[in-house]
Amino acid sequence: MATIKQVAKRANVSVATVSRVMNKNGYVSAEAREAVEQAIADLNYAPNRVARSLFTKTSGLIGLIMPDITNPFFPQLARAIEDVANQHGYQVVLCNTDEQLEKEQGYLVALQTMHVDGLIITTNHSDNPNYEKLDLPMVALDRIVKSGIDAVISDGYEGGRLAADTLIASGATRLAHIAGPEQLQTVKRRTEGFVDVAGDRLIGMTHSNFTFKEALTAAQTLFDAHWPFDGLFAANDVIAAAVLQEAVRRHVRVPEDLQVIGYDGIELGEMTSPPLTTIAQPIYEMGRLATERLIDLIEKRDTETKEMLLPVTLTERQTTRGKGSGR
Amino acid sequence: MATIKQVAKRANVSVATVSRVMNKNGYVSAEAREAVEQAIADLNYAPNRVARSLFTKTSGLIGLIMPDITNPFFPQLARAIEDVANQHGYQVVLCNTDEQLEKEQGYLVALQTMHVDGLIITTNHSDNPNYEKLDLPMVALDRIVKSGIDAVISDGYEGGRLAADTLIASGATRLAHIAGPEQLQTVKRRTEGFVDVAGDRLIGMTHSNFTFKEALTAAQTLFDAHWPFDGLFAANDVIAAAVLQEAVRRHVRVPEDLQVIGYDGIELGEMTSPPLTTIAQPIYEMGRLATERLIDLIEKRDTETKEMLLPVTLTERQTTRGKGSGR
DNA sequence: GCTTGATATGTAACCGGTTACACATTATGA
DNA sequence: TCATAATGTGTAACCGGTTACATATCAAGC
Repeated sequence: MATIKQVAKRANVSVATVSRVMNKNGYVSAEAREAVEQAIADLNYAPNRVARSLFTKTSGLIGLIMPDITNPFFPQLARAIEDVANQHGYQVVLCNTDEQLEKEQGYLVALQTMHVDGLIITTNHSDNPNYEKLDLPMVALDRIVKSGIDAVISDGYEGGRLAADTLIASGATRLAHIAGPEQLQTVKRRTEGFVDVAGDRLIGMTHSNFTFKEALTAAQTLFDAHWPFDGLFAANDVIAAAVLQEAVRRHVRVPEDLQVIGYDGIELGEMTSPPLTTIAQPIYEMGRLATERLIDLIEKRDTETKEMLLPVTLTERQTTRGKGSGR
Repeated sequence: MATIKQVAKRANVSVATVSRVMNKNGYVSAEAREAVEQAIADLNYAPNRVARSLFTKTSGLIGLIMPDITNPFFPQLARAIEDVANQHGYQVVLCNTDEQLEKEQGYLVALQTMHVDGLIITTNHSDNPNYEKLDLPMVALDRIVKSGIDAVISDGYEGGRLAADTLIASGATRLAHIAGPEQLQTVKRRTEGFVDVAGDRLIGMTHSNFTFKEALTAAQTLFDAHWPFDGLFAANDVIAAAVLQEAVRRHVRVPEDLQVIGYDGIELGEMTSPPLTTIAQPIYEMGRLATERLIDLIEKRDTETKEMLLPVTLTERQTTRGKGSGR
């Protein structure tokens, strides 16, 4: 790797001049510029970002803190984030915390000592005090933070309502629900919206985390305790997929006997049999927005937004019967 | 953030001494060590990794180059890689190339200028000349590279054979296959193994890439052109899921009328209805191995392995009928 | 008592950039 | 014509670590 000194020597100028043409600032004569550009081309020079970092105290790195990239909701988010970051010349450092505070703490010091320029936090654990004292640009994604940290989330409450409305509109009268982990604010709202609209049509409910295995157990519990019901809303698509599988096993026909709606809009929903009707969050969009917001923060373009609540939409596939069909 | 100078001043020693206690090398008296440790604790000092990088020319960063984290095969790999990296004090930088050479090239210079210590390449595109002239420790994962680059792959050929054996053993006589993208060596081998064992029992075959949408089209094509068949091997689990969905739509019963086997062993296979029988690669293990190998390379512990071929196993779920059942 | 090696510590150069500052030189305008 | 501003370029300090080297002390060995 060539250094700036070598370039300077070859172009017969000082390192300052080379730096000036690289960064397009300061005065540089046409001849000098040309000589430098030639030398850069000849030597295939690319400035050492570590050296630059040391002086400028910026690294071009964004830390991405998520619970587990293996959870199918996160890859799309990660992809969106990485895309936007890359478009703006940033790289992203991936961190899986498993929601463990110590791991999170470890990543935080690592990221800080390597001078990441900002953080995107998709950890759902509420109120980690680590963040607030961090003094780094950051935005929370699919997560709510108490203090004044920017957040991008989807409208879970409306999503829950929409799920109930949809089920009811297509004839469901006995509703069931599998809620997500209780400590997740954003997920709780889905349940609240659903419950509010369902009213006393809600005849059964249980909880599950977001692993397929546990969701399957929850589905079984629900069927055992509350069957029959004709409309079910799951707190996310993984849980919905588990319900679908359990329904097949019990020879419950979907959507004829039971309509199912998930939440998230991940690709998994297209792959189930039948394909899953779901409340879709604009996942990629959320990642994009969060990252653009973060980069604005990093580069001090202070748009004053504080919390972005994105609308969800109904993606109607084949686990619901469509409006009016049941009336 | 405190600097080494501040620590030195507070401990009444020179920066060299502080550096010595941080790195546990050179001679340091017990008193000096204690004073320094106290100062470090007082100031909450953590060394600036950028500064250290500049001198040592190591960054503690590993570049992870993959086609698309959104493809459900990759998150588990990424997770394994990140886990192992983290255990050894490395961070990982995520890059999605979409198999585009220019994007790849862009990432490569970015990663190089930030002095990543090594690369893990899961891009399936063969023979990118960019890598060979790179002079960085690297290992290919699920990918075969011509030159002397280490590789970790699973035994696709045996996997293909195993799929055929399994299908035949449980009574299938008319076999079909959906192969993956032609340019992927590792995927091609699956087809070769399957074809070799199937012999003239193979009555129909088509191709697809790894998107669900295209897989669905391929499945339709296959059904239209070659139905009936009673055993199908798909080049990966996403394609198998598409086949399952298409089978449901055509009222083909799985596994009674048609047995299906996928390849990969991703979690998706548990979530389909019925759950998918598949040839499982040890995905996490592959990621772990590749990363450990890379770190050995980086830290100059030269274990001479060159290509690691991992065995695959049959994960029998409910899209096959089990041995002997069809006889 | 003197040599020698182990122990202990500080000074300063170095890594490869950026930029403040000094010092030209060349317009520009009154 | 001369003051002033705009333009062009180099030197050296600086970012925060690491480490070669110089120097000093002390104990062991003869």
